[in-house]
Amino acid sequence: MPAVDALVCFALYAANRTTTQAYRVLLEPWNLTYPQYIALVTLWADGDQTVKSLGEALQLDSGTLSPMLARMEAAGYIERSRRSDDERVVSVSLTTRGAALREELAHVPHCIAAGAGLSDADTARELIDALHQLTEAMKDLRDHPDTVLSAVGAPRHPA
Amino acid sequence: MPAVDALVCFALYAANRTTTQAYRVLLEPWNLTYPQYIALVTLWADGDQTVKSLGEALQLDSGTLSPMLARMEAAGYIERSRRSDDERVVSVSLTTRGAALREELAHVPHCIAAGAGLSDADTARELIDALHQLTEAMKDLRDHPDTVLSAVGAPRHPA
DNA sequence: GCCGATTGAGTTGTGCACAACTCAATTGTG
DNA sequence: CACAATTGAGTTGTGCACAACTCAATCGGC
Repeated sequence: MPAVDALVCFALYAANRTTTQAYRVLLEPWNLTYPQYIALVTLWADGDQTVKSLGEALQLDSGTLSPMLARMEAAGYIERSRRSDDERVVSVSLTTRGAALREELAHVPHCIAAGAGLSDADTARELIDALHQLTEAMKDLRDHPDTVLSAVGAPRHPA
Repeated sequence: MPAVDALVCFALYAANRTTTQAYRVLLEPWNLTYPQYIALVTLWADGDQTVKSLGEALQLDSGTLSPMLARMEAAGYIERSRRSDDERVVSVSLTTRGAALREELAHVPHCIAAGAGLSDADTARELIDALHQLTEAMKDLRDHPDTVLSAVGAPRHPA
């Protein structure tokens, strides 16, 4: 067994990439990527978004979203427009085509759920909770590394 | 709560990125990225690798590894050399500097473990197992999408 | 030994992520 | 009102991922 297989982080890294690959196969006929798909999910469920609100939902910044939304607009799935009452804000909305994808892609979550081997909703919920907990813990470490570093007695710099 | 927060895939996606961000903070003083770090972990634990064996361990192909290993070689952490008995094979080995990092970076797994909030080794083991299981299930879906698609009664193409 | 098939690594092109930056629009304060 | 600070989106540059490709080295069957 490779050494990295004992690490939580690697299990996470590998699971994430493999899941993205499974989505790629399912979404490829629509020329959609996984990040584009979750942007659509947000638009379907919560309606029009701004780049900022979409960024908060997906935890992505404009550096990632701007070019991605441009591609989705070029594909005809969404439209972007400056808000007249605040020209800084760009409103992102579904086109008719983009809204229609909701039906066309209805099988995707079913496929993932059926394929995931998560026996029931409770098991899925438990995994989601564990991952959320880990995410929050890692945010803490990311934002306050010095606390943990000094607790472990490690230097903040290379030798 | 954003719509995507109910999805296992998004919890995975978010947790993975946040974990990578935590590693970024810890590894930044050495100009290492997380993928580079796990490559080093493999070299430290299992010794010299070929590009192929490293790819199997990390589940990455040469398209990802070749440029990454080139950067690590430029940084002085590893060396690459064609094998004389089979010129197709490139052997990847640690430089003295790269081997020394094992000590210098010994605090990293401790930081992650301390920060992760995984109360004990058993909890971590359970999460790793759940993620491995999910990974295998997603590999299956990725490689045989038609089985699941027809079970769900979904078309294989856009409308 | 010859030659088609396979293997291992690298290259090219696309799409995230993300840091660091720019810039215009807006807000807050005096 | 003036104007410094903030906000929201976009741009630039770097580094994964990954598909699709090239190419040389090796292997297998004959």
